[in-house]
Amino acid sequence: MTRRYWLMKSEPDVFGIETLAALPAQTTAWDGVRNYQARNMMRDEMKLGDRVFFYHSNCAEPGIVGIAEIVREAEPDITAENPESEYFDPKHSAENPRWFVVEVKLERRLKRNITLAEMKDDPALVEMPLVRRGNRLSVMPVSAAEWQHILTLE
DNA sequence: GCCAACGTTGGC
DNA sequence: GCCAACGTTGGC
Repeated sequence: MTRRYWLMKSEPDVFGIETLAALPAQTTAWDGVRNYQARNMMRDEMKLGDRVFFYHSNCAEPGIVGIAEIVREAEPDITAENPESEYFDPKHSAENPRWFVVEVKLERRLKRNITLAEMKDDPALVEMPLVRRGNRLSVMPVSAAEWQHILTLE
C-alpha cells in the first residue's frame, strides 16, 4: 500500500501546532472542514498511515511547522450536528452525514518554519496547489517528490 | 485592514 | 441551468 502525503491548513490563533502538541495523545479530530473538495479528499482518499504537513495559515509567517499522521480514517463530523457549534449545518445528520473528520496525530514539529514565501520561490514546488494563486483549499495533496524536497529544506 | 480569488446561494 | 450577489479565505 502506497502511503500518500497531504497538507492541512490551520490558523494558529484558532488551533496551532502548539495546541496539538499540548494534547495528551497529541491527537485530534480535524473538524470544521466545510468545503466539498477538501471533504472529498478526507472522506475518500486519506488512509491510515498517510502523512500530513501541518501548515499555519492566516498569520504573520504562513508555512509548514510540523508533520502529522492519519491515525483514524473518515467518520462523521459531529460538530455539524450541534446547533451550538459554529460548524453546525442543518443539512447534516447522523443518518445522512455531509461532513467528515479524520484523526491526526502529531509526529513531530519541524526544526523551523518552512515558509510559504520560500516555497513560492522554489522551482521544485511550482506545481503545488499551495503556491498557486488564489488557491484556498484547506486540505490538499502533496506529491512524494514535493514531500521529500520540502524535508530537505528543513 | 485591504482585496483578489474563489465557493455558495438563490432568483429567474 | 445561468449568473449576480454575497460570503469566506488567506496573503500581504
